[in-house]
Amino acid sequence: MGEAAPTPTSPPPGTARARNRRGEGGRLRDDIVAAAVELLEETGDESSVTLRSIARRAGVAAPSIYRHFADQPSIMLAVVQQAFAMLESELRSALDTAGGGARERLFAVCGAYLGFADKYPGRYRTMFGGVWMPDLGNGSVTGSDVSSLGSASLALLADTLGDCVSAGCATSTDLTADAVALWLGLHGLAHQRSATVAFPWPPDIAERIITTLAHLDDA
Amino acid sequence: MGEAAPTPTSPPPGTARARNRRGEGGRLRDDIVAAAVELLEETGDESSVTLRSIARRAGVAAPSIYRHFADQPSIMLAVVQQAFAMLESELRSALDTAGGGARERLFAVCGAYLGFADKYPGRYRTMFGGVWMPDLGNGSVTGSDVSSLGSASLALLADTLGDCVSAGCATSTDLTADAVALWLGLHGLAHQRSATVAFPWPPDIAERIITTLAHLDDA
DNA sequence: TGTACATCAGTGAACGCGCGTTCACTGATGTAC
DNA sequence: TGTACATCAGTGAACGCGCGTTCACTGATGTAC
Repeated sequence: MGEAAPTPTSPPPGTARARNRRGEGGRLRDDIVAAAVELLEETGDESSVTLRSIARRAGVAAPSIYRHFADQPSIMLAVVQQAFAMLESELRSALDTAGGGARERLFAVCGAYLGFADKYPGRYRTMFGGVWMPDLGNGSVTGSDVSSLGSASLALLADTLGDCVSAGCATSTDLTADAVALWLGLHGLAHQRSATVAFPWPPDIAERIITTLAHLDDA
Repeated sequence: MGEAAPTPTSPPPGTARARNRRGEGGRLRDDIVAAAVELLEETGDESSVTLRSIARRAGVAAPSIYRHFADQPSIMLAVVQQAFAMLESELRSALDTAGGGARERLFAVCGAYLGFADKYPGRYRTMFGGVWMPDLGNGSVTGSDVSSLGSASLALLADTLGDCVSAGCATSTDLTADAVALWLGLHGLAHQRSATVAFPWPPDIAERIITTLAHLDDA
């Protein structure tokens, strides 16, 4: 009495995990990635997403991770791949729900891009921070895993910009280069917003960047 | 013979340091910052710039650092402050050596900005990566150390853009907002170049971004 | 239907390492008398 | 000019910690006969 009886077998921070059934071991893989994402977004700091902290969050012993990932960088690669897939999906669904005007569709895609970075700043910085790339060549993460990561989203942006040009509401002499320039402007804003605590952003900064870099006609 | 005689007292990686004289202990402070910068640029990875690795590189015992810095984040703050001062100085000297035309001067400043990020990618990413900011409030690094860090360089860019408007070679309805937009475009390109290994950049991407975001007249 | 066995998912203990930080110290250098 | 002393710059050993990784293992689950 007086002291609470300790329960030494229950994992203190995370929830206890029910063991998966025979053919379903792969579920832990998804839980590991989800745990890594949680830690990344909560702390905002990549260096606190360690193999052991992931295991704790997933409610699992640290060695269990090795059944599913070769090492810690492989987990981060999975996080980044998933995040790029999410980004592409969000851009695509923004396009799908946008109105028919080319200009509106371009704003919808750009807005979805900026919204993604706002919602998931930890992942956004990790996707483009390059911090997880130096391990290339060392181990299990190869260059080909990485090289094509953002290209689908960039192509989607380029297509939408191309529709504006076709519709006559934007001008471009080099669609690829202008799409890259537009993306870089979005990226500059998205990245800086995801990295700094406070900055006196002009209220119309996003529209200003999009309108200018897309060479949109003044409406 | 056969085996080289070990020299156990000499520091293996860094050079042995001569001890400073009485009033000159402050020199070590500069050496510590320089060692941190070297490690940052060589590894490209902030997490390998540890207090102990800095001490090794500076040729000094780890506790010696505490004579000059309260903790490791304080060293990174000094690195970042020095880097922002360097950036401002490079922008300013680019302006000083540029020709008299407003347009040329704007391109000189923007080119110097991009050149800085190319020359010092590790520092550039650290300056804007925000990774060293979560420690705010914890310890010795305060918000006021940080908040005004890039403002001088941004003001310099805004002034140069303003000169273009005054000279009639650029248009702007809101100079502050347009300067921020131009900076964000530069930052997007600079950051992405400093972070990715290879990307198929359009060759004229820098000119394209600058010309567009500065609303320069076609020459 | 029962039973032996292989497989599968995950564990517990242990390792060596580098880290940040502390403590009492050393020994050279300048200063007061 | 000499000497005791305070100061200053930096050290060496040690601490506890969390990390990534290894190893042999456990015990539930499905399968073959």
